[in-house]
Amino acid sequence: MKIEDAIQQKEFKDPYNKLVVNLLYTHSYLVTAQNSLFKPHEISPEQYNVLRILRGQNGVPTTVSSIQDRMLNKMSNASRLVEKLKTKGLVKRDECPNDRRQVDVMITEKGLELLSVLQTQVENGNKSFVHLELEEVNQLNDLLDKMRG
Amino acid sequence: MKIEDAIQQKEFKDPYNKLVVNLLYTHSYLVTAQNSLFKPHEISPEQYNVLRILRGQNGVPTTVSSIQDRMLNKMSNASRLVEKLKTKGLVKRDECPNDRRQVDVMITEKGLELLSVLQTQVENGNKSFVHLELEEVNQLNDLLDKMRG
DNA sequence: TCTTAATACATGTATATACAATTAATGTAA
DNA sequence: TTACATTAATTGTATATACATGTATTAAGA
Repeated sequence: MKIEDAIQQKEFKDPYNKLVVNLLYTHSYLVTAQNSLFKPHEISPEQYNVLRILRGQNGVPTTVSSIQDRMLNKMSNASRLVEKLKTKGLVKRDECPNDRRQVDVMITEKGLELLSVLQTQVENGNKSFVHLELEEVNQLNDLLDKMRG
Repeated sequence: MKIEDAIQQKEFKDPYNKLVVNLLYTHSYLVTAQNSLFKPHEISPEQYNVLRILRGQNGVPTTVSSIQDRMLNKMSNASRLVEKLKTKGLVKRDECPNDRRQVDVMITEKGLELLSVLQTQVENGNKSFVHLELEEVNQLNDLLDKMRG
């Protein structure tokens, strides 16, 4: 479905402005689809992202600011996400001995278990949301990278 | 900058999963850039979007659900956005005489004035955020349309 | 007509974002 | 060492999203 039909707007200033709207709309499409995967596990996409980052550490503790740097949305609030995850017992948080301003964040066994269950579903889901051939997916990835300059 | 470097993740399950992450990240890039345009006018991108939809009506009143249908994010809450815009005097809202469940929403003169000031800035801004040639922009638009299926 | 379903909108709650401000710890220079 | 700046994290406020629920009005069927 063309973006013109999806939002009932016939004309755009130019293809550049149409692209911005198209990206915003496609993002909404994706997030809505993804939410249906996360809903049953009572975890948000952002919290899932934090867990994935922590697992990537292979047991090495990470600080909050390091998590923040690696999140998809740089401005999101890693501190509060970590707090939520701790309440659920999915991560633990300790004062960092070297620098008492920092905290060491680590994923727990429970967190790892949830992650392994979720991961397969998310990966299969993501693939099914994208109605493109492999060649087109690669093209799209390249164009997005270039677009950001 | 490639998405792998941007979020410090070397590998992805497959190009499809990489694309999902790339879209989420690119969306964040865009929204952050756009916010800087809206900030000085004390209006949110969503509120701007509602004003644009109302202006497109050329003076014909619109219902809340009709606005909702045409928003970029279908699930956003048009009712509360209209309320915010009314507080600012940018729209007016009257009971619909035909069907008292509905409300007629219209953009005001003040709303039209703000919109005309903003529009040029947003259009120029959008163009400057997209570091692509015209040909590539068209390609990207087509791929996004096809991706959603 | 009476009852029930559907519609349009508003409201409530939890979560997330954007940005500013605060607090505590550390680093640096006079 | 003191004074000041920087850093890491948390907290506060306003806005938006996602989803469920509530309320009033209209439509539809027995």
